[in-house]
Amino acid sequence: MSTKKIKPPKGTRDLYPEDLLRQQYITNAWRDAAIRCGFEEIAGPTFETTELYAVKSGDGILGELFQAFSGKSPKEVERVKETGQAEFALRPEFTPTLARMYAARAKELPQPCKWFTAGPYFRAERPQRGRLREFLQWNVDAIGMPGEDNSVENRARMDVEVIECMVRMFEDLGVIADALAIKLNDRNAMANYFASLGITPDQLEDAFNLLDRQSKLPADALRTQAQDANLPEPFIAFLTQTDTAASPNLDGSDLDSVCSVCSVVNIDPWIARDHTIARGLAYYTGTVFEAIAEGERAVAGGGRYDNLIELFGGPPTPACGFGMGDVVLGNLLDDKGLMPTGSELMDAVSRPQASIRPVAFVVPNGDEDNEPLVHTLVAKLRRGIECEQWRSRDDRKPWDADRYAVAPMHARVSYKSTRNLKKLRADAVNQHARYFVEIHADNKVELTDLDNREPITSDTHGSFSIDPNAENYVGTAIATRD
RNA sequence: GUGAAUGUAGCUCAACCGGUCAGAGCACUCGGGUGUGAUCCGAGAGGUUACGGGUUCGAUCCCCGUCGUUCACCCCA
Repeated sequence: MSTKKIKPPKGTRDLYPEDLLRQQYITNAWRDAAIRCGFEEIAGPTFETTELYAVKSGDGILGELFQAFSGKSPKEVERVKETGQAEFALRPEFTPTLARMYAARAKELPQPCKWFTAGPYFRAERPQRGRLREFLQWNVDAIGMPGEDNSVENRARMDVEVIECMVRMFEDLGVIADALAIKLNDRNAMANYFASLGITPDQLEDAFNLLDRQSKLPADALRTQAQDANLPEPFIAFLTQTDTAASPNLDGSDLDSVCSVCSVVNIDPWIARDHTIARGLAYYTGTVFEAIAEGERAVAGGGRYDNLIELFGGPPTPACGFGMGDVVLGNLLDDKGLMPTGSELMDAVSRPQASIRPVAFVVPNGDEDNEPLVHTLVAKLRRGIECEQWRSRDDRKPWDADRYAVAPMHARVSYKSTRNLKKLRADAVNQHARYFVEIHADNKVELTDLDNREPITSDTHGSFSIDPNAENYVGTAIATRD
């Protein structure tokens, strides 16, 4: 009998107890943030028919599939030998599965449909820093629009829903806005700008590809590639300029709306417009974004893909989402000293996760002026309030048990356009929320326990406040009831 | 798929120009000491220097090949 050592396949990881805890620390943060932000977890198969990836994927993806077949029938084996194509492939990404799953039930699903998933993916690439052949990825997507209304406001709102979820996750892990930027761009706006530089619609894909590589390639290489693709001189001049001040003016695009919604949920310090963000994929249609930390490849990337669901046989449905891998995020946490070890790691992983059941359901009382306050408050509830004592400590760590005065919680809003409080309350009950939070004038908040349908009052003030610094802050009231 | 670097004990690394160079620290085992599981002392175990060829009187060191790892390119779903 041979005693030859069998090694793990290239680009895979053997996770011993502490390694697995480190990975769970990350996946717990993913789940926690997504749940708090009102996304529901789904899962799909880890292998799919190869056909699924042929629908939309570029040439790049097909060459990097791990293929699979049963080998049961000689005919099948023969076909694989002949065509080099097996019937199945280990999934290299989630989006086709998501589109397939959504399309299959599109008619019965809510609008918008907010889903997340975390699991293993496989790509037959040469491993390098931040990139393995098997890795975990977190996908967060918002499919469809409130009231099926694809307006600029709703697009911005849903874009920010997914971006906010990412930020809440970073915050929880102790990543700060100084260390990581979420760079935003808008493909439509860029396409318009490119048109003004003489780019024709059929040159757009080449133009975006070169834009994507702008920061990686020297100017002369960009020039030759652009010339090879027969792109117009004004575009080449734009591409090869070193003066970033001469960036295109994208004011008036959807980005304005996206940025203003970001301010409402207090994630604007993380956001930076960057007209060089393109994303390689052809299917992005509007907003695109990447989370960039210095010294790492993109930590996350995503954007709006408004005609992909249709491509997979569903009704035309706008959608937006992002993916984040565990490898680069792990590198980032290690580099920044944000990964606990030993007992601290064990404690952190042992902590209970966010309530799957919505805890707070926040609505305006019918006054239009209060509506932005809804989103600001929901963001605060999802973010949690760190206690002063922890903040003032020099050796504070994000996983400290005493970090939060008010722990981050699962908070939702209604996507119904009605201002009828009865209907909003019905929506809250329908979503199985625990507490109903009505925002009234002067930052006052009324709170109802939906389990026993009884109003809750503050002993000291009667009503509650949306102000986290107030002693009758509604978040404190909810957090201390359990 | 392309290019580069690298491979010495379980881990992190030494070994000047090819000539007592196969070593140290940590970890491990045994023992001593000690008023906690910390610190200290002694001993031990552990390597076909990734593998296979070649050059040489002699190779961890030079050359070729294979394999592995890492980094970058391609690509980024």
